[in-house]
Amino acid sequence: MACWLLKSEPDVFGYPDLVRAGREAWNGVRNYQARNFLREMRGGDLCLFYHSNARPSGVAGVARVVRAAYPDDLQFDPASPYHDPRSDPAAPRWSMVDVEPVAELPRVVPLETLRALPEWQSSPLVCRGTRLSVLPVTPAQFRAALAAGGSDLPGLFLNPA
DNA sequence: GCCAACGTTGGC
DNA sequence: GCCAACGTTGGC
Repeated sequence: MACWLLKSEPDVFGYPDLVRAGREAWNGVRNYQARNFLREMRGGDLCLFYHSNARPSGVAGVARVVRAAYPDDLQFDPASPYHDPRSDPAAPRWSMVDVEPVAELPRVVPLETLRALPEWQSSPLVCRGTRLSVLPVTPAQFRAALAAGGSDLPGLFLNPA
């Protein structure tokens, strides 16, 4: 099982929205590197749900992938801001996955806190200028983030490093 | 294939 | 709201 981080602006779609929805298609990703990560996701993978453009920005909860990558329908919707007229329906350019909520963290883990964790030093998230909205995280990073957020999720989610 | 212009992301 | 960083576009 792999671990990931998904960014979303809480003003648009925050972790509480995912809880309310119960399940959501993670669509609208229009960056090739992020798309490639989406395509690597498998059912059961866990994701840190990161609030960007927030006060403070940080990890708000945990989500689980419940459906692996399939074509993002918005790319073929002319009314959508995510419409991509150059995408070929026979070979869709953009993908999405479905995710469901697992648990909200008792405390949001701000970016500043992540930066201070030894496990996160190597993550693209803490590098300035990184705009990736989907990125892999290591099990150690995942556990460290949960611990910083006061989560008591059973450790059986993840094998010790 | 280069590269300048432009748009977007996202922290602050 | 500012602006640095970066990806994409399109002229040549």
